[in-house]
Amino acid sequence: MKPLFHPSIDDLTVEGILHALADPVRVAIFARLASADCAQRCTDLAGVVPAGIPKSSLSQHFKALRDAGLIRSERRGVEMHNTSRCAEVDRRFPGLLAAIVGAYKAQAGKSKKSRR
Amino acid sequence: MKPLFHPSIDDLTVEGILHALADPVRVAIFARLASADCAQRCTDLAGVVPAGIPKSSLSQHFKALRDAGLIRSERRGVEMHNTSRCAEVDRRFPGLLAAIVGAYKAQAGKSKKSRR
DNA sequence: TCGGTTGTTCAGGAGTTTAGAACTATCGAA
DNA sequence: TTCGATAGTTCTAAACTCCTGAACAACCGA
Repeated sequence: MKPLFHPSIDDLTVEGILHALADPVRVAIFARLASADCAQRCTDLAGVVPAGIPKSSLSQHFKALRDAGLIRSERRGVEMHNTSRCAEVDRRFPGLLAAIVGAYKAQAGKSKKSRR
Repeated sequence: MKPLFHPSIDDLTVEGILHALADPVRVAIFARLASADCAQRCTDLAGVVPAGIPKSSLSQHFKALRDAGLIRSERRGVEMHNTSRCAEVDRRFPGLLAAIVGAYKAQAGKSKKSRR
């Protein structure tokens, strides 16, 4: 099985990050990871996305987040340990991730309020 | 010719905005528009993107920005007057646009410095 | 009315994304 | 050691999106 690729922080691009986060499933995963205080397995994170998404798709989403430099994944035996690279990315592009995650929260909050 | 469609601010989505701005050509156009103090024609804005992009593609990029709610376009005779919807979007998602445009600037600045 | 300018639409090919099926890798139990 | 279960990945074909050249529409001035 191929080793996992993680780009260096200097190779990150804003377009890559935006593209990765321009998907509700991926931000949901990333937001959870960013607020978690310990590494999360893929199956744990599958809980935060709408049910019914096949695991092959989830695997691709994780790869997309990895390639964008947003998360770091480590194989530990049969499972995967994922952590966010928030701090690193924030050093390179200060405030970007917070603004995006914040905007998604604002959007979710609004639709929740108007739903009833 | 079809009338131009502009979504209401309440219909904007973060994923739509990120997708629209996850493209160097489109942010370049948007950034210029956001910092301009008067409406810009499409051909004026064509100056800020790398030369050689066909006008059909530019037209699509403008449409993408319009559909995402980031710009407003008005036909004035034979030309088009574009303005950014920055203020409106910012009211809905405070700080988002500034963070994205800022990050692109940081990226451009860095590559310029390391280029020589 | 004609020619030039500005931008849109259409249609195709190229590229990307999705998801089911088959696969690899690891662990624990028998 | 072998087997079965678990956790993710890879493959592949269909669906979808994006890009762009060519044709088009709208307007203006001569």
